[in-house]
Amino acid sequence: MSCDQRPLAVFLMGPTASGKTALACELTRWFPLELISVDSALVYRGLDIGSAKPDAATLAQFPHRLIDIRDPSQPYSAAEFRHDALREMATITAGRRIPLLVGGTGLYFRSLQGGLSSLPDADASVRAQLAQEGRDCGWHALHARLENLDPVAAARIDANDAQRIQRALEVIALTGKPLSQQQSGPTQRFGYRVLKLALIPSDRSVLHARIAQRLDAMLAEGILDEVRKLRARGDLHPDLPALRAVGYRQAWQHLQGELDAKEFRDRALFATRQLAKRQMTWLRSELDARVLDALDPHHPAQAVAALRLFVGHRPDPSRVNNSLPTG
RNA sequence: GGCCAGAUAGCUCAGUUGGUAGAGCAGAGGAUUGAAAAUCCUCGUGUCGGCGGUUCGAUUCCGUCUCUGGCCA
Repeated sequence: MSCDQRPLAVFLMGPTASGKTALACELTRWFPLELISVDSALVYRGLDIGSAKPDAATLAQFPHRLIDIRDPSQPYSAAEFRHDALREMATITAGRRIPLLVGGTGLYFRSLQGGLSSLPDADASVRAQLAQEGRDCGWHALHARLENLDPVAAARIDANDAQRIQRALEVIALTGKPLSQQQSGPTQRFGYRVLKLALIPSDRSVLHARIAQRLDAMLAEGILDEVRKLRARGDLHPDLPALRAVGYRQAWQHLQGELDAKEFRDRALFATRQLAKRQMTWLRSELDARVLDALDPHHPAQAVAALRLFVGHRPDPSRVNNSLPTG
């Protein structure tokens, strides 16, 4: 029993190829859940095969919100995700159902729950200007400038981290105030009581094998044709966030003639493993998450049990799926 | 069979005018506030192919053997 009156929400987090989608779909059979995707690549229309987006049949049966909401030419952001996710969560809650947020983008989960300071959105012209200066003068020079304007931020940001130097200078240009002064805002309590599930494979080598298997499946399904279509549009370029995604960046380079077929596969494989590793680094800092071993065949039953306790009532018997133990 | 070039970290290689070696990639750990599947930081002992020889000391020089390329028969 809890006196916490906040509505419920479930987070299902895990690295790529850990089986999040299958588990999320399974859980919807047992509980009054509605799915929200927490994935910075699935938001883009036309990035299907290479992003391991659930297929049309799966999405028809198990609708996911925040998938295919963006054209690849239009960058998405953590702040937009937070806004969109809160809106969807409110809608689901209003319908007396529980949002299940499933995905692998650690920053999106953290921004959603922890909130973001009120900072200006990205400004394309300011960024273009700073990028040009970075190329002309070198990023160390811009880092030195940041040291004058915002020593606190400069101390936190490595002199080689062009992306963060650019953002810090962008915020100063847009607001006239140091980034570090604006980041220390009071964080208000999240509006939902959250159950966090972290789906993590206990054996890294098995994850690596799954990643390789899935990459070969993507190649067979035509990831290159998918990227050819994107290239054929003519308005996309490889610096867009959508096309920097794992697999797409390497496919683009291959079609550009910069990588041969073997290098393309190798580099896509490496990039995917590195992504999984970074995703697990995020998860290790989620100290209040219930960890499930993706390699344990009982993990769905364990997830169901955890949900039961959290939701506080037994699942609707008419929805019981016989393939799972009821304990 | 002869000649030549190689053999050094999981992979591709650099290097040591003789004092037991270091890059890139891979891998591991970490950071992460409007690009986050992004961006960045940290981590390098390995019979320097085997066996002999010269030397105070050999991965380095010499001999020999094995293997891999290439060329000539």
